[in-house]
Amino acid sequence: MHWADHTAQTLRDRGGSQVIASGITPSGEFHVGHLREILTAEMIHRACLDAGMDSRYIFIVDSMDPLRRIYDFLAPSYEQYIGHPLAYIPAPGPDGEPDPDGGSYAEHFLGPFLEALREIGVEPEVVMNHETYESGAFADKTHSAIEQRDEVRQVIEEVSGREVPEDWFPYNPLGSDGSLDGVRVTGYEHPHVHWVDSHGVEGTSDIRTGQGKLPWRIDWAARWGIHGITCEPAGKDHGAAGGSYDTGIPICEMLGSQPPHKMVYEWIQLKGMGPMSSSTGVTVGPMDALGLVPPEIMRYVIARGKVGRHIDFDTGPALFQTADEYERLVAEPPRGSDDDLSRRQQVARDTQLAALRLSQVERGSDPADSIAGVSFRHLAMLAQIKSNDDDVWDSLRRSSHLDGEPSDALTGRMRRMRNWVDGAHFPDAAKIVVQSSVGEEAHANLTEAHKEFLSALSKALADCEWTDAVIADCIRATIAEVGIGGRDAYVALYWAILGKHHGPKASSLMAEMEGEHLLSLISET
RNA sequence: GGGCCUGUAGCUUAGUCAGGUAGAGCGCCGGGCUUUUAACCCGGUGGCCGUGGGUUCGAAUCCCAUCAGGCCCGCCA
Repeated sequence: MHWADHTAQTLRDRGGSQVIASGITPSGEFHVGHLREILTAEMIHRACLDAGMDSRYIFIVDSMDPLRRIYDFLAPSYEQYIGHPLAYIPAPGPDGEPDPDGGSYAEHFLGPFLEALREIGVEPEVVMNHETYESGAFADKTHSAIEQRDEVRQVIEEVSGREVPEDWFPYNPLGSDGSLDGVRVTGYEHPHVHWVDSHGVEGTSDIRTGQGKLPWRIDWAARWGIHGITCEPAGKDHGAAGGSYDTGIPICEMLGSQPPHKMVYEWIQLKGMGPMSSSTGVTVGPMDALGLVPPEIMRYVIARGKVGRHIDFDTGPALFQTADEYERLVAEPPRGSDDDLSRRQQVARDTQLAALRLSQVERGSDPADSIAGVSFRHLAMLAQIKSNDDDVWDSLRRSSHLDGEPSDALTGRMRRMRNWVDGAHFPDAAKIVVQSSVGEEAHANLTEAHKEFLSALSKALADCEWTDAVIADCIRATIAEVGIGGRDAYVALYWAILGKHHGPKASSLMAEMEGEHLLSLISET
């Protein structure tokens, strides 16, 4: 059984309606790991829905988290905001300086993030954590945590093996300058926390407002109860023994709620093109990745793997493999009745079908629609030899891959394909490079029969209409005339034009070439 | 120091929880396709299941040890 379906079963046994959650800090750096976080949770949510269960998927934005440091894209002036919640500081402008008209820092990065998620079919209920604080929803849990301060401390020390400082307090107030750093709690009278900040200023925070927040390990445990979260997949940093998941579970119970089903996923990494991307300086953000990779393939990468298994997401040659695999699965979904299959085959069949189902951008849609009738490889070829999209659609109509106007799925695929083909990640081996002159290797591989054919072809092409179809006819006629094997004829052409023994449809390729150059190549032999 | 994940064919991997003769896809090789959408079809090659022990009638699977890679234990998924 697929992990998402299996988790849904486990949650069903827990009973009640499900709330699946993800949480991400909008510090600005949106990376592929976030995609795994989001998709793992969202697929479980879908699996619950598919199983006929009640389920919601919420995305908690850690907007109350403070700015930790000055990232590369931030101006030094952000120094003044370190320690301030991301919801309450200004977004950076294009120059990295705080932009007074740019809205909040958290919102600024959230917008494009949500847009990217929509592209891969994820539309969560968004919860801004700072609003939850402002609404007072954290107040009861906060009070409870403060009351049980020693017990909470004990859990953290025992489970994490870490020593908690003497002046530790399970609530972190905002100081007089709006920073969470360096504020020391001096007393508590429900619902007020008294403090003195790093400037020596004394003040009071009301736990029913956004005047402070819970430390991470408690915040997480508290929100599980507040939102009724039943499952929140977490990265292995949180899932490690003694990590925040392990402290969160008992703390959640101490605060009077049932903790969610623990689930820990391994990391995903973007493996750039061939050589080490660090040395070439080529890196890929997930936004870039989504600009290259069809959304259903992105989902498939997550859906086909196991949660506990490390994923190297390769935007180089392996992308062809992944796309091939996906397309094969769509074209020939595993079939067979239980009677005909071994137990193992049944499991493989069900897992693959589920992976395919969960890879669809739109839940419940036909996987065949995602491919839009054209293979990824074929599109890669067309994107290289046809510079104009309309010519691509024409070509597809002639080859009866397309009827009428291209679908959104197809134009989307084409847009991303062009990004890929034109970018640094596209594998050299897949590049169609027309030779400037016939190379040595090509010469060595051409037989007399080959040369005879090419010579005849160059004459035939000399005054032929320069379209795909006419060129194709011309090639066929020449093959018949010379009496060469069809395979051999094309091999000769590919050697002369590309310096390889195979290639994309020859006539399409030739029609895109300049006639004179083509003739010089094939007559050169 | 403590902990987690992974190691099966050239590559990607299924099978490990409930032990019973190692499955698949890709690649590769051969053949076919009256003749190229890097296609398609058929056949074939290929694995002391990281290593060493143990338990067992029987171990990829359970136990112990060990090696290798990745990672966490600083609020980076």
